[in-house]
Amino acid sequence: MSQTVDRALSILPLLAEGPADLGRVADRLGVHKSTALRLLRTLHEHGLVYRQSDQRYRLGARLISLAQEAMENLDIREIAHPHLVRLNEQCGHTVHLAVHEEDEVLYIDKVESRYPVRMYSRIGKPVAITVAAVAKLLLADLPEPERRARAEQFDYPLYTARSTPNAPAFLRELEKVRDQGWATDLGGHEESINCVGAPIRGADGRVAAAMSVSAPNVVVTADELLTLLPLVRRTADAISGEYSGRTPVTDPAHPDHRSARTPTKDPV
Amino acid sequence: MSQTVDRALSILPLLAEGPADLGRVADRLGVHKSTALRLLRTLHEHGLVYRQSDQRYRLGARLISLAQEAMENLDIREIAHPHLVRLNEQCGHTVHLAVHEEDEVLYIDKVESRYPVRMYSRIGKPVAITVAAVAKLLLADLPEPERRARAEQFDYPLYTARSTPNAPAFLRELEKVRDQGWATDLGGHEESINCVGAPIRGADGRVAAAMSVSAPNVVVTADELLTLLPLVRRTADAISGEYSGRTPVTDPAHPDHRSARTPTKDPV
DNA sequence: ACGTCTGTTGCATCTTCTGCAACGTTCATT
DNA sequence: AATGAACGTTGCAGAAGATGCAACAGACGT
Repeated sequence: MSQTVDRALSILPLLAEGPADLGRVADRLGVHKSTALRLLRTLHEHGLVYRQSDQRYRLGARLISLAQEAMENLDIREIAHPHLVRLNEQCGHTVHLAVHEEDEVLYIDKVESRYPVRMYSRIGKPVAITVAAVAKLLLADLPEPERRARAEQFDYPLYTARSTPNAPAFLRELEKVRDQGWATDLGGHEESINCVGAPIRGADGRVAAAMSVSAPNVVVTADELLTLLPLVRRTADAISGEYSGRTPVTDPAHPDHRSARTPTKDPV
Repeated sequence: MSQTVDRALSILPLLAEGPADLGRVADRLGVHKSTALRLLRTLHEHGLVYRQSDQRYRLGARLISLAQEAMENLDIREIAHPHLVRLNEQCGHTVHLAVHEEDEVLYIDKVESRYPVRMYSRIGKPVAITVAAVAKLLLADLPEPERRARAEQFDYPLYTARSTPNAPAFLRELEKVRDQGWATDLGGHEESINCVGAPIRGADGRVAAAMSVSAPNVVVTADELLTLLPLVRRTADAISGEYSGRTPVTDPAHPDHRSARTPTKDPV
């Protein structure tokens, strides 16, 4: 809507690919160098972009701290965290929490597996939207026309032989997930990794987040993982209850559950 | 430098305080509602801002994934991580890695304590710049005039009785840190928490990052923590060596050490 | 010492952003 | 049920600010 801002913001994903110099940025934006310079300077003043010693630009630290604050504003995260930890204590596997926003699904919390062999993942990373259990859960809740629209604009990369191959298959899978109230990813992303997930619902009954337990084949088989399903669902339901119930949030700052984790003020 | 972009970017820290509606944003920016609307729309298109169901705006998920990518581009982080883990295995305490950028010092990696009593901190959170051991290490390396300039524009919040009280004291402390090549924070931020840190240097000999070990009083006394100093310094030096040495980075994508942690492609 | 490459500045032009005022909705009030 | 307020949204004319150009400066390698 605003050309200047639009151009400036386009620089960010560009730099996310790696550091770039002025000329490169100008080229990619399709503008004159002097224009790119001014945009970069503005981004720099706000700390979103950093100029490293070789003069090239890369994403700045302010971006990281902003993202940090963004996550701390997510109520679901605060509420869910202790439940995720407890679940991890019970089963020992990696536990993820994810939300859906625009056309991304991303992990917003994670409790590491206590087994030596762990899967790789990172908070903030967008998930493989066509195969991940949490993605299926979140998309399955969308109204039918939107679900269809989304499904059709996705790519369907074949990570493994068991990846969802195309839109019709994906829509069928969503239908199934919607009916049964839980989802799996059995080697659809990484051959050797399986997940079981369940939805977390808000007060309006819509799916607000999704959680999953993941474990590599070498630790437990898919069948063994599936025996955890009741536990996962109970946990998800517990979070749903707390999230949709009278959330004890005194709005602007949430001193209650925040102080629960950090006894004094603004923690290190 | 560019007014429009400047205004748009000012919205981000504003929303970091918590969700806000259009009127509020316009007020805080000092512009007309329609102007604010256009800016927000542009931010929205880029996913940096999200519109929640009550129509209020908050920071968007794209911000989180961008920050993620920003961190993954930091070579020091990749290199340091295994060393941090090893140090944690040896001493059991919380290990932090921090860098300095513009006027912030922030944690970019962390390995959790293996003791039940843990300190609270989070990757991406700016540190208390006047007291944290890592902050002292990073600032101590700046050229004298800049150090002085920075020191004078800081606030000196008295977190505890042992917090650095003012600029002269801080400058003296930096001098000391610079000479001895390591730093501490003994209850300067949280009464009961102590830290010991050491600098990580790049090929040019300048301090590129800093690491520290933190532990609460109830686990080990300050004196006991100080006995870890040689270990911490050895670790920092090992990282320095690897970082300043011939870093095996085939630039654009870093397939080498990335693939070391994730056997196949783009992990979950 | 020369040439090339990259970043930087000042300026005139014109695109694009801004604020206004009017409209459409939604929600609370009477 | 009707009225009013508050908020978000749109089109438009004027004005302010962004753009590209061309010329300069500085670094680097030859």
